[in-house]
Amino acid sequence: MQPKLNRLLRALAREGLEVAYDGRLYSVRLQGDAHAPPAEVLLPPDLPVEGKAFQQLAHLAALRHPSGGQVLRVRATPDFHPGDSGVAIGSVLHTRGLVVPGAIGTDINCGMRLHVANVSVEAFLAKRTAFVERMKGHYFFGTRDVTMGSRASEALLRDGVQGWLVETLERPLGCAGRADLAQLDAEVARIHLGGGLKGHPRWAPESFTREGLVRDAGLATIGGGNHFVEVQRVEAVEDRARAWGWGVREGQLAFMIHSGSRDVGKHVGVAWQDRARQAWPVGAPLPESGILPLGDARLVEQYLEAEATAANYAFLNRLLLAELLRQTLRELFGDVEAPLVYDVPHNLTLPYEGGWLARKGACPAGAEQPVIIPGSMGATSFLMVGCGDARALESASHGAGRARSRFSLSRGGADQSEAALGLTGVDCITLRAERRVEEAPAAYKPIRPVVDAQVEAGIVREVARLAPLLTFKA
DNA sequence: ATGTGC
Repeated sequence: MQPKLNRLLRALAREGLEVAYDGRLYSVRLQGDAHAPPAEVLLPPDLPVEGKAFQQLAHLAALRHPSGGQVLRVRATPDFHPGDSGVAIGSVLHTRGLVVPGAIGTDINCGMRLHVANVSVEAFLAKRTAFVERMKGHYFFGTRDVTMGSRASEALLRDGVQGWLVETLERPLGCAGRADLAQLDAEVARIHLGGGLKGHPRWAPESFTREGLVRDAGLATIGGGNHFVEVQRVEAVEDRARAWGWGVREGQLAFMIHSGSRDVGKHVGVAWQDRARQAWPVGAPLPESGILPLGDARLVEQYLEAEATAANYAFLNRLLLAELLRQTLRELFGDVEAPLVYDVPHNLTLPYEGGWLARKGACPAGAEQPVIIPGSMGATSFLMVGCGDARALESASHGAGRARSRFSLSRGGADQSEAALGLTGVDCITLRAERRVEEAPAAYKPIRPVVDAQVEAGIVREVARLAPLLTFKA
């Protein structure tokens, strides 16, 4: 074991955590709480970890509901780090009889989407300036207001992108023409869960559905933080047969989208974290972690429907971002084909083994499923395939993990030179210079050890690597 | 994560 980690774990033991390890798999539990399952995390060698993240993990595992709901297992991904709501980013939570709104938070159905395109890298780079100008002209600065009719919006919120498409085929709108809609219809099969869960418009913000229009809610915008749109090059293919089957070839141009449910997820997440507080049984001691589960069956059902509503919105948000990018390529390069490889959520509660599995910043990694692990700005991204590892709760990391807070980099007196931030050679278009600093490569851990640890543990296998050419951040 | 914080 690494000396630094050893010191950290000793400190955690003094703070009331039982700590054990077996190879690279570490487990923690609150001392004296024999009923709680241990919380496990796989750690790559020589990467910084924060004690607070371990604390959050142990408290999550210790959670139970007075009505009998329980936590069955907690597992964290190798990129886990402390989260604001008391739940570490990278936590995977298996429960029965309870769900935890704070274990998803506000970034509901944050996820990844990958397309490849039959434009050569050379041709693309030759028109880079024109491409950037067109991109600035619409969604990524939020200047393009995407609206839709009441039937399409209601169908979207109830059923996801398939419902939206059915209504949209009757009344084409805004950014999509009829020919494009036929392709979108064919691509629904490449969206995890078919791009839809059972939701209901009643959970969307009131302003969102007013006058039967969906507007001013950030539809087809990237969002902040680690979210991005990136043009990439497939720099290496490791599993040729699988990559071929997925339409991915070495040297291809590709684009990747990391975005979520924007204001709709925030609305649902905030409302339900409050609701969980209100619904906590009178007289029952509050968990010291501040993490509050829902245990009443009816409330659980309602929360999941609200979460699904925001998730449906996120699926469409990523779809529209991709559609705008695909159209921009067509404007510049003619009849471009840019098929979807896969779209996968990494912030969602889903049914699992008779209970629920909440992934907070963790990518589903079921057997044979495409897994998309983005690198941070300037870093390689990975297309992998899941191995269905039950010990890891069929989950992989959703990135490299943040190493430094936004504040510590932007205003914490850090060296803001290009070299110190790791920005040398990075081509990034942002709305504000501040973003480049907050999300600079120096803000994140290296992705390679995080990926390697998961390959060695049998959680995922590598299919292809993608190198960034041009990154857009809000 | 969030038209935002430290």
